[in-house]
Amino acid sequence: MGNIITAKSKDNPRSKESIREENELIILFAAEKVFAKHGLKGSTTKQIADMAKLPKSNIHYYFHTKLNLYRCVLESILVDWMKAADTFNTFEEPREAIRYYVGAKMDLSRVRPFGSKVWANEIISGAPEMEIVLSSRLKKWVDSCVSSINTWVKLKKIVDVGDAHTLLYMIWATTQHYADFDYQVMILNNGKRLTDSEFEEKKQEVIDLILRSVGLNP
Amino acid sequence: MGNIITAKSKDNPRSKESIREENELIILFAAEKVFAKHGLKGSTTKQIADMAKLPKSNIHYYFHTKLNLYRCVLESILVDWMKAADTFNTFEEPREAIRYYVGAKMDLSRVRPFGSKVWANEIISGAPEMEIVLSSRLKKWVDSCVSSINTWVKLKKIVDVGDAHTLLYMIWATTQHYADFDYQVMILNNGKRLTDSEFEEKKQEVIDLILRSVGLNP
DNA sequence: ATTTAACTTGACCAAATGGTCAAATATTTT
DNA sequence: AAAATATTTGACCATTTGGTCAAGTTAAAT
Repeated sequence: MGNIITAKSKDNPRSKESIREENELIILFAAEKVFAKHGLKGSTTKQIADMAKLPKSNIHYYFHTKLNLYRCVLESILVDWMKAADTFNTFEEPREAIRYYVGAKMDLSRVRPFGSKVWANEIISGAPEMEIVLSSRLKKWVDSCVSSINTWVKLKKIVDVGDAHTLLYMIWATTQHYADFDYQVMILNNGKRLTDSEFEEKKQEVIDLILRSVGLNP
Repeated sequence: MGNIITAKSKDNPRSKESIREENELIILFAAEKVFAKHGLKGSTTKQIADMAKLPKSNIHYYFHTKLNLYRCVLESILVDWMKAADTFNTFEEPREAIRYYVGAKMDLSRVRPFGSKVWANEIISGAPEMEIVLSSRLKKWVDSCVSSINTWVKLKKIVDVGDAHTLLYMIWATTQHYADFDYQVMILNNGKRLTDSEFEEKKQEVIDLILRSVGLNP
């Protein structure tokens, strides 16, 4: 019977670099899950350590403080979020831009619900750690997005929606609802989590609702 | 110079009943604010006590435990929430039902944002305290609501939206966004909180978007 | 007027928590 | 091989926290 520890530590020693890389990822993922459920103040480093199956000291070795780990989690989510945001400006026509952006946001809610929840918690509690990101990077993206929408209105490609922010908020809120409130969605789906194919249906329904809301025929 | 304490405790003694009533309300309101910002685990009874301007022991005297106080806050929010829900079934025609329900939800987000945040936190963290309420009272209301929508679809009063839940979620998510994410809304409104008249504009825009999304001309 | 019941509050406590540290182990460099 | 560097981990600690308690104050009942 071979010894697992030997196999890991002698026969196949991991490089220091890969150890750090791998452990940081394990901890980030565990932290995302715990922070999603309990928020920054409600989460304990012990919980995160247990989730990551590492001793608590190890968490502090890699990320120093809980707050720093929390910030790293938020940053890592922002990367994915910004990727989805880019899809909005990839298309000229509102029908395609909206279709792909809403689809991308729905996919993110499905694939990375914990990340969405951490962000939601952060914003709900007044964005104490992300204020700068919101008022700089996000603000800039939103401004460009708003001007796209206004152009579509001027060109009569969509109906006049008033303040373009309102449309944007509806898109964010509706798509993120499937991540942030997944528990409620499950309960109202007779206690069963949405299957992949059910989710694809809902995604299409959301896209159609939003297209119609700006006067486009899906 | 009159003595304030005397004025309160001698000249105008409050009855025991009114003392309890008043203090419970003060504490509930303070707790709602604190829980909204920090969640159940992240909030401390000291914070709530300070917010209520009462000694910590007093909080425990009236509500025994933090968890019990939290449950009371959730219950008190549910009352308002259910009142708004009733408006949906007050109207026969989809245009009026949607208009008034969405309006009522927007008003609630404006008037009681902390309550909405506490609920959001509760659902995000898996509804550990409200699971029964969700799967009984809320489920029942949603079922009746879904069948109303399905009837409208059958009578060709609105377009076929697929699963009626999707429409409902869009309404909830969009209206509650203005409470739960008010901080983000403020930052993207150039750092200024929406004025009352601005908010009325947004409310109308949301109503119009949702009416169009089901094929109704606002 | 006096007893009883309700409210108030500072002092206190056991448990939990974020974080430190030093000793042990593993890998890399020279 | 040995020195230097990086990782692992249990023991430990100061602080915070939910909750208790008993002594005091105020209102209600007799």
